Amino acid sequence: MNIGYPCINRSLGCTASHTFRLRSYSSARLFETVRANLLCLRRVLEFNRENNLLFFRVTSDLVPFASHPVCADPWPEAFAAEFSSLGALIKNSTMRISMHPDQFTLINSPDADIFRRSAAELNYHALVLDLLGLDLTAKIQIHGGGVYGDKSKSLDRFCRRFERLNKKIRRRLVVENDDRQYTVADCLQISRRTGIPVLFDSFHHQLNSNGEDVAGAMGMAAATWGKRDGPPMVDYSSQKKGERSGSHTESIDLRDFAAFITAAGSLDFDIMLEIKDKEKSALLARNFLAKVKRI
DNA sequence: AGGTGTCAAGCGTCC
DNA sequence: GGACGCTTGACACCT
Repeated sequence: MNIGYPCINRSLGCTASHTFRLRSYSSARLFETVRANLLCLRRVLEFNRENNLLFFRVTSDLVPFASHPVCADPWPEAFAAEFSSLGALIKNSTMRISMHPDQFTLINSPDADIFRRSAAELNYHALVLDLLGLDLTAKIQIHGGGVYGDKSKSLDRFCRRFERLNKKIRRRLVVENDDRQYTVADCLQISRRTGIPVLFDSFHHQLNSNGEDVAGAMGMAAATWGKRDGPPMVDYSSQKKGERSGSHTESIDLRDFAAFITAAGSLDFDIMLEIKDKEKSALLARNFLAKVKRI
């Protein structure tokens, strides 16, 4: 089992998600920003390797405006060597990578233009993973999308639109249950019809499910991951006390985490901790799992 | 230097 | 029909 955290490391004093305003776009600004982001990404990956945190989500902001029409600059060529070198670092340390486009990426929108923009955004994500030279265990996770007043029709549209995506996207795409609309059962339907794996999100399942227990839902999601996809990926978080339902906890609640690990039983998976203090909680989780001999 | 309004993108919910 | 939240985090302009 690998432990991971998303996008940002809070103890290094750099971030790989520097961006700028659209109106400040220039080739120079783009290259300067991407260069700085990749330098920071290297530091974060080195930190992860040294601390045995072998699962990491790369930020979608690595290349600002990458899928926007304004960006005609040849960043993939300009940074090919740097990407390849980062990829070697990842592979040599047996690290696993995921990416998670934000809520604007919706392949099931009835609006053809939103689909077109979403496909462009997914192309960018697949390109980053390809430039890193990673195998198909590196995944891109998205949600089911909007319901648009009819979930079954919208779920159909997801599956039809999926077929129109580039193969480089299709082979890396996984679908994750969300906290309000598409449950694990909905995602399993998508999986049956498209062949893509289901990424189980424990916190979303708590908030939005069809009543399945954690072990059952997780087991069904895990069964959708093929050999070439690698071990199932799982997102974990817990409720921030005294906040609106669905808001992520500031720091890991080890009692809740222990209960989750127990519920998961003997299943093998990689776990992403969606917790605000990032690597700090990931280190606590790593220590806990070392004690109970799961890693 | 520090404070704060705003940012490419969309959905659903609440008012 | 408009504001708001969503892992908001980070920029960019203001004082």
